[in-house]
Amino acid sequence: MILAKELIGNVLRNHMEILDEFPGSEIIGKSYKPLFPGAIDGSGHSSAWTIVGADFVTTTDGTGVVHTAVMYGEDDYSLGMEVGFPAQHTVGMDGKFIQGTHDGLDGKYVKECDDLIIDILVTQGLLYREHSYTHDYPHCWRTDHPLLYYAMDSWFVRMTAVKDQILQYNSEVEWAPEWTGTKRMGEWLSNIKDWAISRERYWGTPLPVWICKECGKEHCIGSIEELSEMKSSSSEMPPELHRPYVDEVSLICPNDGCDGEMAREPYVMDCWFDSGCATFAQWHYPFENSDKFEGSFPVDYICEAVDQTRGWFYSLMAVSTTVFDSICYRRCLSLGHILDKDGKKMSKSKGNVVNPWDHFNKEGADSIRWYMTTQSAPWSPTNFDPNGVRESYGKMFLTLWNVYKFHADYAALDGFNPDNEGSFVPIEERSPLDRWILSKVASMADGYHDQFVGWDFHKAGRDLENFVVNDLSNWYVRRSRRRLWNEADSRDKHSCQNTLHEVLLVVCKLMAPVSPFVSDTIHRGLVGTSVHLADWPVGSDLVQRSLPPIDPLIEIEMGLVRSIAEAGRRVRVEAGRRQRLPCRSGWIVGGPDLSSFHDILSEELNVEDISVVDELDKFQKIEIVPNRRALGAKCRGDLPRVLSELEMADSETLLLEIEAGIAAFGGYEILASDIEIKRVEREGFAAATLSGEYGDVSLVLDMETDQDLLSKGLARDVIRRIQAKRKDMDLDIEAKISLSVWLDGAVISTADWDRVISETRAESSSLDEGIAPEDAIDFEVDGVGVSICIEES
RNA sequence: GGGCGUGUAGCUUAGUUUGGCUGGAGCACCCGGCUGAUAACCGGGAGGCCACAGGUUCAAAUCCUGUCAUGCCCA
Repeated sequence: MILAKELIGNVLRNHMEILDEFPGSEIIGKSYKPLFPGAIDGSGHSSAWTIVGADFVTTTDGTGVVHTAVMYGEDDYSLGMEVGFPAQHTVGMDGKFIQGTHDGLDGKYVKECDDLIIDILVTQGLLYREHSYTHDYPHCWRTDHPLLYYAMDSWFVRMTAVKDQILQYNSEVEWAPEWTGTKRMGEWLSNIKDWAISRERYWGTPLPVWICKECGKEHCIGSIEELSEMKSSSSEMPPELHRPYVDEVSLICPNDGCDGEMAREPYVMDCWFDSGCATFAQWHYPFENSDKFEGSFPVDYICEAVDQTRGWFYSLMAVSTTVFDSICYRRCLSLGHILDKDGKKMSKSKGNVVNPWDHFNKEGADSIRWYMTTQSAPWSPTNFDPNGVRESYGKMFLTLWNVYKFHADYAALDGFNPDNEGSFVPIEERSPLDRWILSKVASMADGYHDQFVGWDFHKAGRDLENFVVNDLSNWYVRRSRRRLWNEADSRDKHSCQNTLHEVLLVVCKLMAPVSPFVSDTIHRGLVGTSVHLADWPVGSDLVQRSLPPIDPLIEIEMGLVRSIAEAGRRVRVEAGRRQRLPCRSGWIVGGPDLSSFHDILSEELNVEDISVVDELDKFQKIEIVPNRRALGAKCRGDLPRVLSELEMADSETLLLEIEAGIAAFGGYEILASDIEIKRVEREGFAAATLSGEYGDVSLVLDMETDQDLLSKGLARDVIRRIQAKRKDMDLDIEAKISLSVWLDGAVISTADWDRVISETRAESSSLDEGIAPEDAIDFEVDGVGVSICIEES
């Protein structure tokens, strides 16, 4: 018995005596007695039944000695061809052993012969041990039936002959992501194999090759015309060029001195060959439409999922390389797959598929498209989250639709016409709020365009969504509501309507390629034409840019205003001062001039008076924090020590030392570039500091309270309660009410009471008249008991 | 078995190319606020061994090696 030394322990059951040890190479070339003599005709094959070496034999399992089956496995076949083993079948196409293989096996289906073969070997004393192995086995993807490897004659395209060219063309394609081209495709092409293009099928493009029965000449037919010229007189022209008709056509051999009959090879072609011909086959080139083909080849862009790397991406490239000696597509995007919520492949048999109609019907096709686009990078595998579609719908589409409805409803009410020159307000004459949103939409559009060019569709979409939800709806429209409530014609209202109209148009045009339906509906509503016929607003070589002017300063200023408004709410929460109770004063320290936004800030912060002051030290102190990147480069291994010394140092003193150029820690000079200065509030101040491109800006609020402020705060709470009740009663916005209010322990100023009446559309009103009825709304604010009754009048 | 991806909070993700401030968002959750403001909004909170294990470095989600899981292609 001969076996690999490393496997002795795995294979041998009993104690054995080792007679000899030698390298495997010593037995190469030795012959042996076959297990099934007669199954193969070894005559003329000197290598038959001899031992050869092969690199695919391992010592991880088995015995280190492998019996090969030349016709039933790729490794086996290549080895057999290399060393000259006889290449003969022992199994027929029906999966049964061929007559003459062995008396006990002839005619039997191979998958049912395992026990039989074992019995035969045992009977002849050729089996040492029987053992079960678990291993992968190929099965039909449709029927799940076990398959047999089977060496068959095939037609090949000699791709190995154009390896250098195809590698060159691959490198000329702009791949997204880049590694699909360089790694996945590139690595594979560098080991390119010849392409087996023939298939033994009925449906498919017939292989147009005829072979002469007399002289063996092979001829490939290139057109109907050629077929017609070469066909034998007994053959009819086929009604169309598929099986079975073409099978019946015979040709006359064109070889000199031979006029034999040629018969078609019975194969059809790999359907991936058809796919690779898409660029010219779609135009029926080269038989017609040369102009169309030449005008569109190579194509600008193709896109498929990652599994098509060896599919369509390859077949196109293989055909264009061999036929046109050219690239076929300039850019190629390879998408990641959409997986189920657990990251598993969706499969009908597993039942983890998503039915798109569930979402089409619920959230709409646009929401799904938007979700798919914005969820992740196009090449990333993505776990499908039904809730994400809902989110896209709720956030992006409902918000956008409500912005549009807000504009459209008032536009209809006011008879707004975007083309009316009388109501048009030039951009430079519009309010800062208008100029801000117009600048913002233009900046966003530029970024959106650039992200698209760089394949980052997901980032582009997220930016657009953020613009619609936060900038347009949550700030511009919220800040503009009162402007449009104004029933009288005003220049400010026209500014707002023009602005909303223009911004919505840009948004529609940008999102149209991703979500074509809602954008088209809104666009048609705004100007009466389809968004898909509109020019790209960012412009190109072909169309003009049509975006409003960008004003970087106003974007920075408004960004700061919004940050200050948010900081104000934070300050109030920390100081325990409710939002509706106004503050007498607010101070802004540092930053750019925001005077044109003081009206907005005053409302947002609920502060009577905003002023700008220079003096900061009353409210704040400085704090020095290290710039680790700069210090790390300088101090290297000493960094931890320097950091701890810096942390213990007094910030004010250290800053003076740095300014004087004498600051040092752990032997290192500390420069201004090594640190950052932050401002933090001193204890006991209701203030907040923001850091940004405008430097440090602080907001301080006056926490004092007086009778006037309490009256105003009270009025606001009363208004709020009445409005909530109106909404609760489902009253029309225009509806009038009769209002009665009772206050216990406070007075409200005449001006504030008048404000309550006008804000709540109270036609008749009473304050502290008689006793509040049982069913009144009762609540308490700043220690004051309030009762309210309202009725629709 | 080989090649190429992916792995960050309960969920979906940013950050990884080029190492450096307390790993940033949205959904869901908790507390508070605001609203004739929509499935909306604002402030705060809780929730992260950045898949795991080593290594390089003053410093690693990020660079290197290995492992695991998962997906695609090939065998």
